[in-house]
Amino acid sequence: MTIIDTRLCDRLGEMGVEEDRITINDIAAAAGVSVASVSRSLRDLPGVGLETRRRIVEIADEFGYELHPQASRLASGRTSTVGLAAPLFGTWFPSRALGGIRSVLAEAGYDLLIAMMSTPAERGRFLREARSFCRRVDGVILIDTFASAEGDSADAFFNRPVVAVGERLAGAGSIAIDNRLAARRAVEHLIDLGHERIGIITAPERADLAMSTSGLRRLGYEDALRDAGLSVDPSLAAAGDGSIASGVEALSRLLAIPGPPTGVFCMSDEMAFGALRAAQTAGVPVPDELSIIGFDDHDFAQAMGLTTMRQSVGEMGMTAARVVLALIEGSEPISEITWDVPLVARQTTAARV
Amino acid sequence: MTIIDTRLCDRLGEMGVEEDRITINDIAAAAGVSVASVSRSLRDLPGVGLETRRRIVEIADEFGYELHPQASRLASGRTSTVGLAAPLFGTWFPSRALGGIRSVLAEAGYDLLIAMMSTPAERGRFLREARSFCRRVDGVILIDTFASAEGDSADAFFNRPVVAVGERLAGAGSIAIDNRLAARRAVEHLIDLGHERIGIITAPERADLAMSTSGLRRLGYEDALRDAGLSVDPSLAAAGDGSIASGVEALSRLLAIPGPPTGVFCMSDEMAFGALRAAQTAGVPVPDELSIIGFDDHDFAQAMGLTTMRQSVGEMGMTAARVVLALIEGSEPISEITWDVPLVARQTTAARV
DNA sequence: TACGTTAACGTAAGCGCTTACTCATAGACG
DNA sequence: CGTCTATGAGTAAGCGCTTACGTTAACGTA
Repeated sequence: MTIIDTRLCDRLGEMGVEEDRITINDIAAAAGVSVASVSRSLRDLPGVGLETRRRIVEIADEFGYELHPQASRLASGRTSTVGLAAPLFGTWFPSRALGGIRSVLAEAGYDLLIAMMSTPAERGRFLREARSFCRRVDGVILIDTFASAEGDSADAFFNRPVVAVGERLAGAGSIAIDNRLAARRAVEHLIDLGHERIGIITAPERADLAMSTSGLRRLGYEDALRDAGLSVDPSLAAAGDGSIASGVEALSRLLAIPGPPTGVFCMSDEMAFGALRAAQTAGVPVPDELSIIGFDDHDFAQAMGLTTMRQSVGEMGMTAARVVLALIEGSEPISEITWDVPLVARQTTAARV
Repeated sequence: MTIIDTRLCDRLGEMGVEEDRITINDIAAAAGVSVASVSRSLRDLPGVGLETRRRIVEIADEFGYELHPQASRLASGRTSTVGLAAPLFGTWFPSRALGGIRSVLAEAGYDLLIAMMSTPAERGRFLREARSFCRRVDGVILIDTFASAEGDSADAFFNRPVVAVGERLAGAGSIAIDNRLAARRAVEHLIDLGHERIGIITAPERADLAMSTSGLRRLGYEDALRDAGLSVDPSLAAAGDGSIASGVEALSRLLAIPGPPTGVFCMSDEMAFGALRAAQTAGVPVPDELSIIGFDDHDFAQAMGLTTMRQSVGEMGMTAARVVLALIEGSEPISEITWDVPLVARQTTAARV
């Protein structure tokens, strides 16, 4: 048959070896052992003597041989792949997390399969195709999917272990921060600086305050005020949508009210960037007349001199990856890992004059 | 064994059907045809009669059956996966491109495998493991890998079709912009506004100007000046590294020279953001006394009111994905697709007073 | 010495598809 | 009408691994 001839030809042609065509059988033959031993040796499984194993590994190296991933996957039923579902990859949070996740998985020899859900349409599609997604994957990491908010649970993932970062999901592990506490610390920072009229620029909240990131941050803001004996003045709250533009607008509104705030807590750095810009436009010097504190420690925060609360997203991603891997290997489910959110004081906050 | 019992339990529990266990054989049996016909029907291959095909598809739908990807991959030798190699995913350009790529691939039923090369160490690792990467993939997309700069060629990818976005690589297709022309247009915009002392904030260049993005942009800057009869004054060039911080610093230097520029072209928006900040700090009003134009149309550019040259990275990614897919299906190699880079005039440039 | 253990290996049956090849059947054509 | 060609469909041999199970030999232990 032609095919066989071609193969033969290739083999002979390229120094006698067409690497792509080497199989576990060839290695077994070369080492004078069975394919089972090769398979076990190459995967560090027990059941092979020390000397035999050494020889097998050596020969495989020599041939530049690696197990064929597709074949392994079919035969073992494992995919050696972790799925990542997140809304928007042009966006800071998931992109950063992706970096951390990717590096841990690479280390462990796992592939990463990405599902994006930027638009509602894509989100619907994802849910529809969840089964197909899960089939390709041994475990799932969720970022900002709001899955919980819609009453989904980890059951939707067809028995694959699930870990959510930045959100909670019934039946899934979660890597999160204490949003309420972190927000409270941010506001306390302003209070410590002597501010008494402290505004807040909010991100969209869900009905159930205690379940959403922004809801919790708002509660933390109120906690801090109340503890300091300050009143919670609704006119000091301006709603944004998370974007820079909305931050511009929100701060403009706050500056326009009678008795404007001297300090503002923004639920995200991006909105804080907008606020900074609005302050500049309005001729209000920061931090001299207005202190602004953000939340995230976005890549740009340092360059912008923004005081903020640092979310170590990359590390959270790494942890999430380690946790799914552990779950895949069969370790006990974790419920929640809470990450610390330190204050990073820079140049946008100062003592009230 | 417990495991089996559990499974059995599941089966019985969930309406008698554990979907995961359905194979092509079951569908074939249910439809009263051979597995070959099912396989062909489900993949829209010829060789099945209209009526038969309809029935098969209907039954598969009913069972919620889909071909087992791992098995298909092993049997066909195709991976239905495209590889993406890029340096940094926390970063604007690749993240944006990723979005476009991902959406096109999803549409085509392809998976995406990501390789990151943020650090030199990771880059080395990638090259070392290139063979392993390529085995998992039918085609490769390269972003900002500088592969070409190091004398690599598409040969390094083991016969998989390769397309590079934003760079050129021997033997690979490429989706790019005309950096020289775009830079020239940016500077012409400043010239049209009456500026004569026009500075430039550069990104790191390679030895061979004509081969690197920044080199080409610098040439475009010089083209524009010369064409307008303006001299190229080296003291008006400040080197940055692409970061906001370096933009701050670079503009500060330019403002400090005798006869500072009234217009500045920044090779990237991020550096332009830094420049904006530096101008503000220095008390130089933009655009009244200083015009700044960037390059990229970064997500933040609009909110910051930055005039810039728009790179449609998402669309370039989509195109790259379409091109690899076409190459995978066997279409003729393309050499290069050049993307338009329109000027987006916003509020950081104005006529010289 | 006989028997039970344990560890090292080998055997071979899959895993769930794809596809080359074979076989009917049915027009088309002279 | 017989022959040729096209088309629909089926058969079965893989694809390159994994792993349950079987075998063998070595080593106690009673």
